[in-house]
Amino acid sequence: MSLKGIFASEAREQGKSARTRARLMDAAVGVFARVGFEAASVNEIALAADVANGTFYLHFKDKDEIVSAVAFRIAGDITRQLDDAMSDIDDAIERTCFATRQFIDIACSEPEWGWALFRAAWFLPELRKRSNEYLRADLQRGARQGSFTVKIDAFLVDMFASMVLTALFGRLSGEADKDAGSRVAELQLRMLGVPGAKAKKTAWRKLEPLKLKVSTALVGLAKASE
Amino acid sequence: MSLKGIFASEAREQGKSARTRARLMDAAVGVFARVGFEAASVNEIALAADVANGTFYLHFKDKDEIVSAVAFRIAGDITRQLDDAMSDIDDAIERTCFATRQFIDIACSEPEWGWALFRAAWFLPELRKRSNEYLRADLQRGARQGSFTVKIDAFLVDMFASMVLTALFGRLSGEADKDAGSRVAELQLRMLGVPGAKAKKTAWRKLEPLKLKVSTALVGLAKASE
Amino acid sequence: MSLKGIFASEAREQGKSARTRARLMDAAVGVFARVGFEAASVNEIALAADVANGTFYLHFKDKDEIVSAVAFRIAGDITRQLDDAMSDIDDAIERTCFATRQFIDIACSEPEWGWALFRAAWFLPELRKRSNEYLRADLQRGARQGSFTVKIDAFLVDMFASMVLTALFGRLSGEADKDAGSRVAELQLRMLGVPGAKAKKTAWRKLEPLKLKVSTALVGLAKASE
Amino acid sequence: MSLKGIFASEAREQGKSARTRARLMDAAVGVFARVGFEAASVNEIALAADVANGTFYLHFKDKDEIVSAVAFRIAGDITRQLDDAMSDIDDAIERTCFATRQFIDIACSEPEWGWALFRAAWFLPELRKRSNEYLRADLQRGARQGSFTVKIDAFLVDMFASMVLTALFGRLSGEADKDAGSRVAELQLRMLGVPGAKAKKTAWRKLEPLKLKVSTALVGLAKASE
DNA sequence: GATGAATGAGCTTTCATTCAT
DNA sequence: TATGAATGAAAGCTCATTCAT
Repeated sequence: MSLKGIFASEAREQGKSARTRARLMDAAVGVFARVGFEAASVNEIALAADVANGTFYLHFKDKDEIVSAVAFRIAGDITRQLDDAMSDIDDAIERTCFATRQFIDIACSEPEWGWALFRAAWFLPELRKRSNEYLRADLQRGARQGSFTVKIDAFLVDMFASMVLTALFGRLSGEADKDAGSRVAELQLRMLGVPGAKAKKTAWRKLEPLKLKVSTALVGLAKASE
Repeated sequence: MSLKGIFASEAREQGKSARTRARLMDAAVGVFARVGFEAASVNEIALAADVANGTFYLHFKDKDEIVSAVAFRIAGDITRQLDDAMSDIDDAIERTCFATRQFIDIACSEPEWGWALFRAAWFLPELRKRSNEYLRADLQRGARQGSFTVKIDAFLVDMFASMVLTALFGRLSGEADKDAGSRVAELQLRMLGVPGAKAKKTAWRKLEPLKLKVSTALVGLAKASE
Repeated sequence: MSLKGIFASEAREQGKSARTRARLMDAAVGVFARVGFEAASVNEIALAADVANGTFYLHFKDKDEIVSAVAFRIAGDITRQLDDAMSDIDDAIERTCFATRQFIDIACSEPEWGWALFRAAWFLPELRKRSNEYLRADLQRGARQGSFTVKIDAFLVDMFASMVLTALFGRLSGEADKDAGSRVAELQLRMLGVPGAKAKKTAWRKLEPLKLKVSTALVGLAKASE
Repeated sequence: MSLKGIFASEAREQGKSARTRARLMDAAVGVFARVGFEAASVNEIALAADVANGTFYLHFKDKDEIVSAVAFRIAGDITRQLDDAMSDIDDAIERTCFATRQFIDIACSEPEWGWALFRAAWFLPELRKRSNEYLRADLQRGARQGSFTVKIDAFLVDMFASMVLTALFGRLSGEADKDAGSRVAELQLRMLGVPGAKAKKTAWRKLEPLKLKVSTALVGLAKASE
């Protein structure tokens, strides 16, 4: 099943207002993916959502607000799903590998979301900051477990995150193939000080692909973050 | 000496037209650095260059063209300078380290150029592609010399480049300190398979800072690429 | 007792519809006073009245209609009250003095009403016309009594009215002090031909302040005038 | 000769920019007179001036700016002309009479200007303030000369000004006839304490009508006041 | 080459009004 | 009656681009 209009479909059972808001967010994802945040116009989003332009402002204060809403919503959904899936993994090497690979896979499973997310990462410092906290937790866990031999700080986390995003970009743009997740995960482990053999083994182990699931639970959160 | 207006100063001995073009490019660098490419307006650039807005179009077809011209020019200058400075270094480990560290230092020595370059990297795929060729050459040299144990291809080069840019961003935004160059170089070497001790030693060795020198040689090239 | 919401409180014993209408009018007075008629938005009025914006149109055909309703209502209430209070005064000099001074006092006692009234005077020619009829009656009485030596016609009445409004404006804006009523009354009497000494004596005599009382009697009238 | 487009005609010998600016101001006067300042739209002004809407913003920052420019320009022109014409009149009674009557005549000779001025008086406190200074000077002169027996202060000046404006309104709206100037002047003199006979004689004396003359000298002044 | 006024499409945003519920 | 989401026209303003001088 395609995820096109997923916000709308999950809002089907909610009020009319929620449905329109969802339609706008769905439309916005598409527009953002296509032209980026800066070039996206409110009119275009409204048109894509098949509502009058004035309607947009009933649901969002301005363009920035829908950018935030969409980006935090997507990031939140993916993060939460990953977090759930990793709850029973203790080893930091496994965790970072898993997170990197699955994140890329999920984000690529719905390319528009992937693009929106990629663009948001550079556009919304707050989003990057928040996402990095998850990464940092696992990286520090690895340091505690003695697996990683480099200093874990904001700089390292940024470096780690940029590698993930670059791999995501490669996948989305078609330059990189399906291996991208494993390749970047292996490179990350090496960078962190994991021996090459171990890095390779962990990074290339077969992985059950996750299916992006979207919840309504984070709507409030997304709203709060605007 | 400050580099403000360096295009103009080097064009002093050329024709009036070349000088005006140079003034526009100098002005554009400043505007791009301040507000980014999308938000930069032609009027603002012309104003900053102290020429009439109509004059802009005598020298550049449209806004995109000056973006390219400026970005390729800056990237070209830095690349060429680095290339020159590295001409007598044979060892790939030394070369990659040197290039990463000096690139960051140079780009930060003139923050406006640094920002313009950083932004251009995401804006102009062609620029990224061209710059990556230089990186690839050294990485492949390392593979041939047996120093690097990972596969060198476009994906790896992208990863390598994204680390450099992320470090540059950290420096420009003030989040990272002066060590950024050494830190990222060390991480890169580890990633490439260089043993940790060796990586650390090479990446942190004291380095003579380069002074950004700008040439007119690439103007034609920049034009050709538009 | 504050007059805030006075329309609503007097409508308490009427039907629900009448109460909602009253709430809207109360809210409108506040909004008009704050931002003027043109800048007042229906949404803002409805919000202030705590009803849905659609509800507005069940009670008023459009924005102009509530402007009229409010203005005529306020003007009518004040006029009627003044009329009552003056029913036993025969002398025209006393009457005009009394009316001018008390009108200003009353309108200032509830500044929001005062502002709304002031603005309405320029906005609704019909309102001015109707109010002027009261003034004219007293001015003609003065002519009959031989107190005023100028010709009483529309022009003179307009002049007389504009002086009252200007004094009201001064009071509301804080530029004029409590004496404004007496001062303008004295000037008016001089203008009408009353000897200076007599004018001064009458205009400055101590006056029992009136308390604004609002009735529902004019609602129908207000409606009719729309 | 009609004064339609007088800004434009006087700018005929200036640069293109000045001519366009003049065209916009001419157009604005007409629009303001017709619908008032608030309801006037920039598009409508531009359309009336037969220029593109974007052109408007080359000459005025926003709507407020052209309102100021037009109002101060008109007020300045009339004031200066009156001032010149009155330079050899010493007697305050004569001066106030002359100013009131001629002001009304001039403002009515070009009704659009008159309306714009009338509306501006309520819209631009600064304009009122500045104009009142002229009135005050003559009123104080009258007090010094022993002609006026009332206290001259801001309140009195406001009252005086409101009478002039009300008379102007009467003339412009067609409610008052040609006598309006004399009538209001007579009323003003009475109000100020001038004996009725003297007031009548002065106010109704035959007067050579002034022809509105527009100068370019005040353009700078108008600009400065924006 | 250089100027800078002019253009007009297109953007964000507001708001009176309608209408399905 | 009441609701409140939706509408769409119209406002203010920006800006890449053109063109007469």
